[in-house]
Amino acid sequence: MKHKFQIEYEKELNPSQYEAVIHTKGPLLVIAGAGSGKTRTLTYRVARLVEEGTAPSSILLLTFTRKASQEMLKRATGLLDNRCERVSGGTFHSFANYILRRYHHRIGLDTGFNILDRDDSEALIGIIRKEKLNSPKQVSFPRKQTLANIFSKAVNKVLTVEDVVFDDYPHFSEERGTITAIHNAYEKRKREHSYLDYDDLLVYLKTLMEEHPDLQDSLSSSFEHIMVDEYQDTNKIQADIVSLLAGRIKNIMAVGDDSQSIYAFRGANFKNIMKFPELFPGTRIIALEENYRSDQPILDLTNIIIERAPEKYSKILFTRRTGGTKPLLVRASNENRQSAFIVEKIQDLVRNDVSLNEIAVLFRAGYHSFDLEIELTRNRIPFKKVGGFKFTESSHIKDILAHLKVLINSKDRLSWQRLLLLVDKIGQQTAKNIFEAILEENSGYSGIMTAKIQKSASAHLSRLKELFSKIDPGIMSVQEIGEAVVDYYLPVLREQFDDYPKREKDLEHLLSIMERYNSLTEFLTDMALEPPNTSIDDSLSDNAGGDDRLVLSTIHSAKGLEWHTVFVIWALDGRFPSSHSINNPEELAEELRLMYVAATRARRNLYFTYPKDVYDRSTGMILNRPSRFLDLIDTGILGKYSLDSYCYRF
DNA sequence: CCAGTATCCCTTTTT
DNA sequence: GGGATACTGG
Repeated sequence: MKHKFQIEYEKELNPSQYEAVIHTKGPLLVIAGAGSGKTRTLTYRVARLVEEGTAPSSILLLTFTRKASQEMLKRATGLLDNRCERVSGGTFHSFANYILRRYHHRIGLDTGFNILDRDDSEALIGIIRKEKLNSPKQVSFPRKQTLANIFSKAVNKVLTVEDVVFDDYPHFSEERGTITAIHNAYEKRKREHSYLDYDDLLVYLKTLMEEHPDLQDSLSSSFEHIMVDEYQDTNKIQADIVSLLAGRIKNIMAVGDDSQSIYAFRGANFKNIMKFPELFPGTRIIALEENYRSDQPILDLTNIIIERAPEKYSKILFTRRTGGTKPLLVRASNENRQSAFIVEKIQDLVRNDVSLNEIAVLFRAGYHSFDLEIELTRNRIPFKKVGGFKFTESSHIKDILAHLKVLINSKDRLSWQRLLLLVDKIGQQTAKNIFEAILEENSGYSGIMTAKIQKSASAHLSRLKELFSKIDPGIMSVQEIGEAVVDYYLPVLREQFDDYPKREKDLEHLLSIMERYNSLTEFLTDMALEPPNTSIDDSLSDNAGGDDRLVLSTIHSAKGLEWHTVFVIWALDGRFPSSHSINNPEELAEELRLMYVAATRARRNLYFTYPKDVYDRSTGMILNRPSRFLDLIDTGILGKYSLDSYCYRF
């Protein structure tokens, strides 16, 4: 009965954390305020379960990014021992992928299904859109991105396409018939080609369990304990999956903070977390409110920010730490002045021995940092940018990936099309003909060598044929295949892009990533599910500055992280919140939570900056007020400062 | 049927 | 101010 534990849990955790860690039977909801040691709690709980004798692989840890779960398991391993490495962990999407690859036959899926990333599914939707719009001159029909948004929202909120059109795109309601038709065709086409988009991964997993109770049973009993991190950012389907997985035993723990829910745009619903106790009767609820991250002046401000949220579990964060600096709201006369201010402050901090990687600049949207990036480069401050455009979204990387994808799935029309269009004198029609010839040949990707292709096109294909005859996935390593493709592609790259030197660096970067993989399928899956999160600039400055680099990040990508000093730029009303959301109370509330997330990243210093007199083309207004989330806050809590009264030299 | 040019649209965030 | 789409000339 008496259990001797290696770790002194009670001593190393605060009472609430401890309670959460030792509650290992039945449903548990932990409401974890920002900086309250959420990760610590999860980590210790993993260790505790393992110490209690739970088989590591029967613990399932679902997190928002795979990096987060790896990090936690690494820490748990450090805490206890390497049994913790064998804990099952990942994102909902990667977990779904794993299960579906194993049980694909149960729902009539091909083994080698391709995962469509956002761009891929938009491309497919684009093709269908073109087919369905018989009169191409039709005015004001949603473009493919918009269609993709509509479809995804419908799936994630479990609504019909028509509902979403009525709710969110009333100006397109006339077209709802065609939109639905495109959606049906899209669903059908995905089936035919063995494509799964992000949403499908979740939907198929859910259906798999619903329609096969035996399988649900064996899955739920193979996971004795389930822990879900960032529960506030799960959507309906994910919540359903969780409850299907929980099975009868319901050893399920959800951790989250309703105040930090920032993914409604992809169907997340922060009310999920409030409904958790209804879904699992008998849920023990524990709140973590002691903050170990920030100084009190920062918490005073963040408490005020979140107080303005219309709906929330109320909780007030506090710290035992004393002293600290008051957050500051800084007005600049223009964007460049804002950038110059950041640069100057950073140089100050560095002189005071704050290392660069302890400083972050956060913003609402990826492009908000463009001017700052130029200014940082001029001043030779190394930085890495997280969020915004992704490495795998740049067209040259997508080109390479297309060549690799057809090796796995020679029926991948989208990829064939992409790579064929790169060949001189081959356009839409020829590409289509060639693809169909390859299909007809039915000999995999090598069909391109043998298929009957018109003479005129054939001549230009010689280099491509040479490439595909050289590649043998049976013998060559992932990286060797990659090198062959890059070799082939370099002349195309130089022809297509003026900035090819930059892009060549990216290709090198891609090859170095490939080095880590033994299986091409695995590599391609990861590129779709867990693409490198850093943008193109990163690979450029990879060698310069080493690890000590300033962090530029979207607020979304900054979730869960913390820095000594945090700058939030573009805290300008109309930009943050964006003028788009100010008429929609729900969206506005989400923007507020986003501001809260940004502000709670800071440990010691917190600055907000905004340029004034910015023209907003969507409303035609001149923006010059600070964000409404920061405006009218007592200067005793948030200091105000204007750069205009000072003369800056450059 | 390709490729270069005109035009229109929409401006977030991510698995 | 940029990217995607539609149009048109060759």
